[in-house]
Amino acid sequence: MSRVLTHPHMRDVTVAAILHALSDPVRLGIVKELLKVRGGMNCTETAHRLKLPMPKSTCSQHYRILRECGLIASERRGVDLICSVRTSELQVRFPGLLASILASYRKERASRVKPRTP
Amino acid sequence: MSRVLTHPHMRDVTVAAILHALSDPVRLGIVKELLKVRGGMNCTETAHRLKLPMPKSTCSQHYRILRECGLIASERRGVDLICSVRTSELQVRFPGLLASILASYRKERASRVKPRTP
DNA sequence: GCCATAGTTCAATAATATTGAACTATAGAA
DNA sequence: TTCTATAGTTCAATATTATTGAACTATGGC
Repeated sequence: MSRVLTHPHMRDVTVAAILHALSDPVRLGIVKELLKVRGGMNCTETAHRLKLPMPKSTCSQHYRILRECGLIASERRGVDLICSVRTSELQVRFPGLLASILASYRKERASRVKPRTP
Repeated sequence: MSRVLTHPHMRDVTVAAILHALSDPVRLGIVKELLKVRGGMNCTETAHRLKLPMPKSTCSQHYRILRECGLIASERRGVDLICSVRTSELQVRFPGLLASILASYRKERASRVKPRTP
């Protein structure tokens, strides 16, 4: 029998857990990757795209943390678990938070990646 | 001889370190308390106001983390170390990030603290 | 000099995170 | 229905990170 995939209700989602989740580069990468596609993506696909240099157990734990903190939802489709960011729900619970964090990460990256001297 | 109190240059400040720092309730409390006063506050005063239930060594480590991630600056005035949030510098480096995080924490708190039934 | 206050450092311990191995879940083929 | 393959989870061992008491440094006043 299939266990039900549970996700926290948005009223139980905390800022601390979200910040903690997104302070890890791997989890940030996963969230950014999930946001790129419409309709979600399975874990293996995400891991493959990001070339995550870690075993699937670690990867699974990162997904668990993202799920438990309320950032992503996982839905089973056949053999796959399709994950997606709970964007609109998060926007209601904490308006602008995710966008602001992602914007700051983009700004940081832009300041880090300098054009090479020719 | 006095060691120089060093703080990271803003160009070296990372989003990950800031999120990690602010995902801890004690450090969040410190930052919020520091923002309440103009001109900064020393560590003991902050700890006293927050009634931090921890030894000063732990408190000192939290301040170190806040300093090293670029969130606060410490300046010696006599026997005290006066701490303050690097608000304007942070606003230049990551516009809106701190404000957005604090706003979300406020919203979370508002949703948690319900009026009692009479 | 001595004493008091403010904070840091360090090494031991406590708590979290990572991982390999064994497991469950689903689908399709034999 | 059993066998095989793919996708992911769980668990217990290990590695990393956080907390803390004790000893330390720093500054100012007596």
